[in-house]
Amino acid sequence: MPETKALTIGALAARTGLSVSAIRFYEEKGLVEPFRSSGGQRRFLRSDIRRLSFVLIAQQLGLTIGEIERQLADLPHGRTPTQADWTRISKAMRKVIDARIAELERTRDRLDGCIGCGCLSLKKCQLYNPEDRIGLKGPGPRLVLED
Amino acid sequence: MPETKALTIGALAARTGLSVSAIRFYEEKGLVEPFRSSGGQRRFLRSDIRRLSFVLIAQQLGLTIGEIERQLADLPHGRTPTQADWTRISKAMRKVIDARIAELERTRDRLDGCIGCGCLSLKKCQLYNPEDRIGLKGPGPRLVLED
DNA sequence: TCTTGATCTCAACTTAGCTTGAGGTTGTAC
DNA sequence: GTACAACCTCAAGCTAAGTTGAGATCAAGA
Repeated sequence: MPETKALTIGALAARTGLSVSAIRFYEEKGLVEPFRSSGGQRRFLRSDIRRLSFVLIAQQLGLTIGEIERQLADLPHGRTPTQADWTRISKAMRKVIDARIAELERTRDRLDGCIGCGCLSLKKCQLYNPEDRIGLKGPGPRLVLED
Repeated sequence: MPETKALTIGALAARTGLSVSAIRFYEEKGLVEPFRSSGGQRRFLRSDIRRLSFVLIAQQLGLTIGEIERQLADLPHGRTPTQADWTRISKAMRKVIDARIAELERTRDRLDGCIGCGCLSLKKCQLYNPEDRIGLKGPGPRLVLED
């Protein structure tokens, strides 16, 4: 049964479109856990193709590696994820998307209120909301759009 | 007329909620162009409060400094931006938001097609679209959501 | 005048998400 | 049995958007 054979990192890269270095990086971050050949080279399961596909999809949604890792944490390495696994994750991602869309729509509505008024003054403009920026983690302004 | 007096960097920081270091950074990036006091300290125009307010708003929309700089490039330093200036920029920003929302809705629709099917295989899944990632600028996967 | 807070410059550090390079080993095809 | 691509580790570099710190100078009130 050739379809159960392990994949080299290069083969996995070819299958996913990721670079070899990115896959190694993801291993470091705990997204995949390859075993090793007798000579020390990485060997991946076929189910890792799916794991990494998920990583790519989740990145398109703007999830950070850490957030993706948390989603994948419950997915067992070594067994092909079940349909229920993906359903659970897909639903979680849908919530993320919905929230992000809602946030953008709110911004758009506020912007509409500003078009033509030229009010961009700190006192009056609803778009500029200093409270939004207070208590942001880390250095400097962060994209509110990112979660 | 006290309202025409120039602002120190600290005063501008207080008015905008930005840090002093961020304002210096923005100057370096060309977003503001303060003149200097006889002793070499920065002096800002009152219109710079608006410029920086705009920077904050645009950042909430996810624009990079470079993109913001391009928007502001046409706005003269030294004269208070007109209502027409802001209207033009506001409309441009609305397009950005609309595009971003549309992109997310597309992703959501594709995700809906996947919920329950557990199909995350490279061959079949509509969510995973390798072509989307080809030719992305810079190193590694980028958020498709960002522009 | 003196002192003190605000400012100055310049360099180094931060986080995320990787890439690139150096120098060395593995595995496989001929 | 040897060549050579693919793999290994580890360190350093990259971009964005700033922050932090050192050491020096400016400005303004008492």
